[in-house]
Amino acid sequence: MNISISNNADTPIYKQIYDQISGQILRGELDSDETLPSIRAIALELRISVITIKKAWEELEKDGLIYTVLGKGCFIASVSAKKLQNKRDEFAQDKIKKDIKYYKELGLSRDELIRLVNDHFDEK
Amino acid sequence: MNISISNNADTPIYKQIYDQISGQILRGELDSDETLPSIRAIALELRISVITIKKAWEELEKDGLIYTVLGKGCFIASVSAKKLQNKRDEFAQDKIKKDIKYYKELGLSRDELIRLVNDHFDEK
Amino acid sequence: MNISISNNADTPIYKQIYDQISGQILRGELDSDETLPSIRAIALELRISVITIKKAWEELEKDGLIYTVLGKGCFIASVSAKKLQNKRDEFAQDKIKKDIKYYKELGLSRDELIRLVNDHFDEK
Amino acid sequence: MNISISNNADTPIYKQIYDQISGQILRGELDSDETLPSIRAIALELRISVITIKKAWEELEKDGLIYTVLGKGCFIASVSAKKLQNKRDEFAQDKIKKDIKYYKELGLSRDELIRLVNDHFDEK
DNA sequence: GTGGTCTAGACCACT
DNA sequence: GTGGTCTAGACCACA
Repeated sequence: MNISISNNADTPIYKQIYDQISGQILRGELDSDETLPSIRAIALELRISVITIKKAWEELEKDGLIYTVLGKGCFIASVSAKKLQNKRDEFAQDKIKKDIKYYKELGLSRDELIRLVNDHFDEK
Repeated sequence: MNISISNNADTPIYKQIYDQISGQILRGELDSDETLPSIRAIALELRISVITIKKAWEELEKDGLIYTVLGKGCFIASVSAKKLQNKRDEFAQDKIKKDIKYYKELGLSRDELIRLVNDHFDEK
Repeated sequence: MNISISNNADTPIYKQIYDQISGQILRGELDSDETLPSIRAIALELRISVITIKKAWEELEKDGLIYTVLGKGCFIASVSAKKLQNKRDEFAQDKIKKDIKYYKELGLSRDELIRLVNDHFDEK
Repeated sequence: MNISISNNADTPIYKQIYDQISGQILRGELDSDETLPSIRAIALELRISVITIKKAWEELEKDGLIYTVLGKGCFIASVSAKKLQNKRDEFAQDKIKKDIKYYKELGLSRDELIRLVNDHFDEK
C-alpha cells in the first residue's frame, strides 16, 4: 500500500488517503477482493489517527469501491472493468466542471487552458 | 458589483466572494482605483455578516488586489496590465498543478483530459 | 505651513497633522499668537476633509498648544520657553516608556537599542 | 502561556496578544514545534472571544512565527536562531525608523534621545 | 458616511 | 478534542 500524506497541503488528510486509494482502485492496480491493510497498521505507518483512516474508508465504502467485513477487514469491491471506467469518468467529470468554472472566472480561454494542461502534464 | 453566493456550497462564503472579486479584477473588469461598495452595503445586499466580507477583503488585500483606506473605503489596486496577467498566470498555474495531479491519480491520460476539457468548456 | 500627509501610513491623518504642527510649535518654529492658516485653506491644499483638520486642531487645543477665537481663526498659544521645554519632555517621556517596553519585549538589550538609535538617527 | 490584556489600552486586544506571543517567540522563550494552548482554552482564560485570538493567530501565521494544523492545533514555527535574529532585527528596525522620526519632530537631538533611553530603560 | 474591533453564541470539518 | 466559519448586533475611530 503506497500512500503519502502531507500536513501542509490544503486538502484534509482523510481526503488525501481517499484520493490515492480510489485512484489505485480505479486504475485497476488493486485486484478485486484483495485485502486492505488494517487500519491500525496504516495508522502506525503514517503516524496519523485511526479515526482519520476510518473516515477515508467510510467514503470509499460509500462510493462502492471497498467493503468491510466485520471482524475480518476491508476488501476491494469486485467491480467490472466497465463499471470501473464509468466511475472514473464520473469522478473526472464532476471535477472538470468545477475546475473549468474557476479557469473561466480567471478569464482563460479554451486554448489557454489546453496549453496550460500540455505545459504541466509531464511535470514532476 | 455582481456577487452571488450559495449557502449550500462546500466553499466558505468569504472564499466565494474572494474568488468572484479576484476573478473580476484579474479579468480587468474593474478599473484601477475604482471604489468597491462599502462592506455594509454588500452585507445588506447579500444578507451576510460584515465580518464575512471583511475576511474576503483581507484576503484580497493580502494578494495585493485591493487596498483599504480607513474611513474612506476600499479600492481596486492599480496594477499594470502586465502584472495582472502575471497574477492570472500564477493563480492558474497553482491550480493546474494540483488538478493534473488528481486527474493522473484517476488514471487519465493527457489526451483524455484534453478531450474532457473540450467537451465541457462551452457548457452552461 | 509645511505639512505632508500619507494615506498609506498606519497613523491616521489627523494624527500626522497633529504631530507635525505640535512638533513645529515645540521646536519654537512658530511664534506666539501667529495665525494658523484657515482650516479650509489647508483642506484644499492637502485635499482632505475639513473634519479631519478640525480633529487635529481640537487635539492641539486640548494640549494647550493653540487657541481658537470664534470667527477670527486659530492662533499659536503663547507659552514660555520653559513651559515649551516641559511639554516637549513630557511628550518624549510618554512615548519613550511605551517604546522601550516594546523593544524589551523583542529582547533587545540597552546597548542594542542605543546602537539602533545611532545607526538610524541620521538616515533620511 | 503568559498573556495579559487590558481593555482600556488603545491597542486592540488581538494586537496585544500578537505582540506578547511574537515577543516570546522572538526572544526564543518558546521552543520550535511546541504546541500553543488551544484557541478555546485561551478564550476561556482571558475571557475574550475565540475570534479575537484567531485574529492574533492569523497575524502570527502571516509572519511565519506559528503554523496551524487543522484539527490538531497550533505550533511554534521552527525557525533557525539566525532567522529568528533576523526577524527580531527587522521588527526593531521597522519601529525605530518611525520612532526616530517622531523624536526628531519633537526637536530632540541624538544625545537627548540617548539620554532618554538610558534614563528609562531600567524603569519598572 | 466609512472601516476596525469585539462579543457570545452557534454549527461544521477534521483528528 | 482541535481549528474554521458564520451570525447579528454592538461600539469605536476615522474622514
